[in-house]
Amino acid sequence: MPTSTEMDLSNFLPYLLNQAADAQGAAFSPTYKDRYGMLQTEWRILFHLGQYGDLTAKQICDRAHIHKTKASRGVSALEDKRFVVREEVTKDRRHALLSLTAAGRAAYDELSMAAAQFDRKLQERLGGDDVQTLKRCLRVLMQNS
Amino acid sequence: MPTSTEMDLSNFLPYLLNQAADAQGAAFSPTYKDRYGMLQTEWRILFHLGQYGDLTAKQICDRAHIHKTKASRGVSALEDKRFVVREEVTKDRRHALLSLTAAGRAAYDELSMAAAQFDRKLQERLGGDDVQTLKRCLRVLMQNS
DNA sequence: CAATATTAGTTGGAAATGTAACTAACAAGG
DNA sequence: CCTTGTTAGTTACATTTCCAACTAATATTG
Repeated sequence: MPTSTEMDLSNFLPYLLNQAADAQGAAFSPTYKDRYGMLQTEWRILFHLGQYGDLTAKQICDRAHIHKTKASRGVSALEDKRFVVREEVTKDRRHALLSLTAAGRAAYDELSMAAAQFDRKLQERLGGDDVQTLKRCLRVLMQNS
Repeated sequence: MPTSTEMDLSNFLPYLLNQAADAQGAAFSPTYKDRYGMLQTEWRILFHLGQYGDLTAKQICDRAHIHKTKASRGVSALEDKRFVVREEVTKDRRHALLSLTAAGRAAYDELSMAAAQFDRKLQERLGGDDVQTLKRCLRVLMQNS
């Protein structure tokens, strides 16, 4: 029985966030895992490329807060799956633009449809007003301290 | 440029949840990591024991949705740190009640204070009304599908 | 234009996690 | 009781992640 000055775990925001993120992540991950054998990082890279067009690995890292080693391995995995190719940019040979192959585009299309559907169901469950508030809060929280 | 039927990644709830949870987790984790060298699972077990009294590993797993292997390792680590002891329950020798040592209790007290302070700051940042809505939504989402 | 610094990305080894198989204790049905 | 099933927890191995050091290319500065 926690006293009033103590923390209540079931009210601790980082804990709630983590539990909710885990639960929803687990609910959605079969979508990309079962069909394409992708890990979360690969799915995220694919999604960024599908949505924002060709990007360098660095740009994806910055946008998605993925560490460069994780991104490097994710890109390699997507190359192995023939979903992504690197184009040398003559201007600066350090970084290469990544772009989707036809197969990668097809996977993106399918997965983004599934994601949209998943999201719609969540919105129904929570109700429109709450979803707006929720997303606004999450955007604040992901900006971090 | 996503069309209206496509998903917008920056609006995809599992993505937002994950980013927010990561950011806040990263902001809080130094609290238990730097002082006590604990991992998240250890901190969570400690917190459960501190808050709800003696529990078996199974009870903690069920409450916190921690897998039993992760919990097993977390408990061992807490025993190594002399924060937790196992008491044999004569009735059923399969499970053992876990309880905090004096040192474990002290660590819990300090960390729960820090957590409460961390949470208060977040609540200030978000505003009381939004926090209520946010927590309500998160509780729904962690119940999963 | 040589020396140094910075940047993009990769690689190797350690730590952590997940999955499956395992042990030990108890429960239940015949 | 004695087989079979279930439960709590551990261990082993494969996969994934994290950290630190590294390479290669470009930028900067004296």
